[in-house]
Amino acid sequence: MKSETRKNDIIKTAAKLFKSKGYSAVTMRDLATAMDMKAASLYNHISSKQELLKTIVVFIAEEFTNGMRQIQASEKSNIAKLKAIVALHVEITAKHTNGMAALNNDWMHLEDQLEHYLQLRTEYETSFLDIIEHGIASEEIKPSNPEIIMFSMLTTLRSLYLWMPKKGRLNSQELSQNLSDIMIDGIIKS
Amino acid sequence: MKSETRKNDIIKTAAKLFKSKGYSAVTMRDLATAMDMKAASLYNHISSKQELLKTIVVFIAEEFTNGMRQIQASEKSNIAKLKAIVALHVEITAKHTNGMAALNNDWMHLEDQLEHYLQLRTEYETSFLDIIEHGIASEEIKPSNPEIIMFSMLTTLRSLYLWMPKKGRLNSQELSQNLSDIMIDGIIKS
DNA sequence: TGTCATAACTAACACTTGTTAGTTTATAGA
DNA sequence: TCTATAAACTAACAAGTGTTAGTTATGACA
Repeated sequence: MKSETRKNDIIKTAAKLFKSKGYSAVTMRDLATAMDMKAASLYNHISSKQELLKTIVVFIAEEFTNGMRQIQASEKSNIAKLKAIVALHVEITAKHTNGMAALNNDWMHLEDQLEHYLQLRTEYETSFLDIIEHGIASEEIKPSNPEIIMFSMLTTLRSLYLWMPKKGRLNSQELSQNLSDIMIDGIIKS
Repeated sequence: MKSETRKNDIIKTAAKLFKSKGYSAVTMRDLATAMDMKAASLYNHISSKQELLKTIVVFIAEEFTNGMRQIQASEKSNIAKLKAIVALHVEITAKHTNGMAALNNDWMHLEDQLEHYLQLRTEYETSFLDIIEHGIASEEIKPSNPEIIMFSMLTTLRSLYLWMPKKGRLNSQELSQNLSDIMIDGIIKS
């Protein structure tokens, strides 16, 4: 049986390289060098460069989708749901810091799985927007433009991978709390 | 004299392509096709692919730096300075929507100009953080973690290019106002 | 009309790309 | 010890890369 851990190492290394240069700029020879082997040897473990991207992106995207479904099905208030989304992003980003780069920046290079990815993404954003709109209707949230609220929160959360590595000392719970405070309560001292 | 407008068209088209696929994935033949000519003909107007990236990225980065210097030198309150930063991003993004993609995602492919770019970027972030820290000291801003505040605002502002094209109907002033409201005052109805 | 610059073209270059074929080495179980 | 398998290797391919050289068509102006 081929070693699954070896394949996993390759995927992790690929994710790290994709983060630093982007999918297109990373060559199989780059990846091989980082793994301390020759490019051809990679194909004992994986079937193509595209498979690497697909594995990374689709796996994480599905984790987000599952998390969002749970949140939406829960009985929390809408504000509490937003806080749960923040925690979801912090948690997944902590687990897949490098992979988040590909998810954010290289999804357009997916081939077979592009449509599937876009479907997951649309579902996620629709749910997010839905929670905000319900929050406005129930007067938990100010009657601002819901799309701008979502855009503002989501882009911050999507960029966490760039920034969390530098802040390793903050644990996940503290970071979630801080982010929720800032994004939900604002920064102004009133 | 070679037509500057032709060169400008090429740069604009390059920025559009860079936005959709990233610098590395765009070939000179892609660019030529989009310009309705052959790849070799591009070199009557530009000297290299790298020059395209450099022109796009450095030009916009310098615009940000200049804007930030003006804001910092102004006599506004710190909250007003933050609002001015929001307006700066909205304004520059409206003017260089496609170029913002390269600025955000492809700066690492700069060669000669990488160091210069990083210098501008560091200066910008230092100023941003400085304003937040002064705002906290003067009790305009809640005593939250200033780096998280900057991260949250800056990533939202840097991602505007992805989202503004879909919201063409909002004019710049309205958008700046909405963003400032959400990021500074928060979204919760108290 | 002849001259010259602009801006397009074709053809080709040297190099890099992802990937395949075929081979060798090391290790674990019979 | 023999055998099977995993996992590395060398060598090479066909296609694609950025870029250069040399040529041609167009139009402005003396």
